[in-house]
Amino acid sequence: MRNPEYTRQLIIEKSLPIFNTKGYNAASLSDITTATGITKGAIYGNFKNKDEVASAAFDHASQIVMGQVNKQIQSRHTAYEKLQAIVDYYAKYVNDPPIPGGCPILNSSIEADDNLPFLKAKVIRIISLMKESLTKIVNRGILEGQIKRDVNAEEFAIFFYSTVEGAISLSRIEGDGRSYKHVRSVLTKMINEIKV
Amino acid sequence: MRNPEYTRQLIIEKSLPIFNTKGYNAASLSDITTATGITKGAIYGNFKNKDEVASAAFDHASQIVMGQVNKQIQSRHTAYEKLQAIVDYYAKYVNDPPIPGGCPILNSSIEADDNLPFLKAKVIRIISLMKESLTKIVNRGILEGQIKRDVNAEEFAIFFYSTVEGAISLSRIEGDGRSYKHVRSVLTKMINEIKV
DNA sequence: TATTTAATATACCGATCGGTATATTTGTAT
DNA sequence: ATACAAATATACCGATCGGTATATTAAATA
Repeated sequence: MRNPEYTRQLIIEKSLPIFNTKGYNAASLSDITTATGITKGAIYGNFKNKDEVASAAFDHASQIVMGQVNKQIQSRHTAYEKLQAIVDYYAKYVNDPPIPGGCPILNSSIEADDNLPFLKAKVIRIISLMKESLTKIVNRGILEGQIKRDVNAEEFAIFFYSTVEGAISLSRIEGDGRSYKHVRSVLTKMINEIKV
Repeated sequence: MRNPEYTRQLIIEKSLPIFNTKGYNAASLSDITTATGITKGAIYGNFKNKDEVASAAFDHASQIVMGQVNKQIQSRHTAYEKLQAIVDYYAKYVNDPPIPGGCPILNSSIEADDNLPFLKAKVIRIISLMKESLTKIVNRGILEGQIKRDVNAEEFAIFFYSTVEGAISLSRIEGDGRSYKHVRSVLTKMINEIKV
C-alpha cells in the first residue's frame, strides 16, 4: 500500500544518476535515501539489497539510452543518415548526457569489469544489442543499395561503437567537446565513404 | 631508516593493480597492507593520505604505459609502422594488460571524471601527452613523405586514440579479443589509406 | 468504524572505512 | 655501547557502510 510501484520507480529514477556519477561502490544507501526522501525501510521493502537497486537502475538506464538511440534510427530513412544521427546524438553525452555522469554503458563497463558480475552480465547484453542494432543498419543499407556491398557490417558496427564510446570518455574527462568534434568529423567522412 | 624509498616504491607498485582493478573507492587501505605486508603506520609515514597513494600509483601507471608505447614508437622508423605497432601493442590490454585491470588511463578517466579532481588533472595531462605523441608521429610522417599531406594530424590522432580506448573497453567487458580484432582490422585499413 | 495487512519509518547491528596517536623497533652517529 | 632519530607497528578513533528487526503508519476490507 501507499503505492509500492511508485516507490520502486522513485528509487530507480533517483538512484540512477547517483550510481552513474559516483559509481556503484561510492554510491551509498544514504545517498539514495537523501535523493528520494524515503527511508532505508522503504528501499529494502522494495529491493532485496543494494545490488538489486543498482541492477534495476542500470536496466532503466539501458531503456533510456536504447530508446533514444532507436528514436534517432527510426526518424531517418537511409543507413548513412541513421549512422550520422547516432554520432550527432552522442555529442550531447559530453556536456548534457541524458543521465548525469555520462554514458552508463561505458561507465558500468569499466566498473563492472573486474568486480561486479551481476552488472557485468547486463552490460554485455546491452552492448550486444547496440552492436546488433548497428550491424542491422549497415546490412539493411547494403540490401537497399545505400551502402557499398564490400563493407563488413559487423566489423563496421563494432568499430563505430568503439570509436563513439572512446570519444565520449575522452571529451568528458577533458571537459569540452573538441575531441568529440574531431572524431565526429572523421566518422562523418567514413560514413560518406561507405555510401554507394 | 629501514629504507623508506624502498617502502614507498613497494606501496606504489603493490597498490597500483589494486586501484586499477577495484577502483579508487573500493580499494581500501587494508587491501594495500595485505598486498604489501606492511602496516598502516608505514603507509602514512610515507604518504599524507590515500589520495597521495593513488596519485603516486597513477603516476607509476602513466610511466609504465607511456614507456611501453614509446618503446613501440622508437623501434619503428615510419609513421605508419609506428601507428600499427601501437594498435598491435594495445591488443594485449584485453587479456594480458601491463597492469591488471586494463588501461589505467581509461579506468581512471571514467572514475575520476565526476568525483576525484586530484586524479582527473593527472588523467587529463597524460591523455594530452598521448595525443601529442600521436600527432607528432603523423606530422613527422607527412614531413618525411610517408603520410599524405592532406591528413589532419591532430584530428587523426584524437580519432585514433578514441578508437583504441573504446575498443579496449569493449573487448575487456566481453572477455575476448574479437571486437578488438575487428577494430584493429579497420584501423589497419585506415593507416594504409593515409600512406602516400 | 474496527480490523487487518501491507508499506514505510525508526532504531539498531557488526564490520569496515580512512585516519591518528602512541609505542616499538631499527639503523646511525657519537 | 649508548643515545638519538627515523621508520614502522600497534591500538585506537569517530564515521559510515550495508543490512535487519521492530515499530509505526496508512490503505483496504468488512
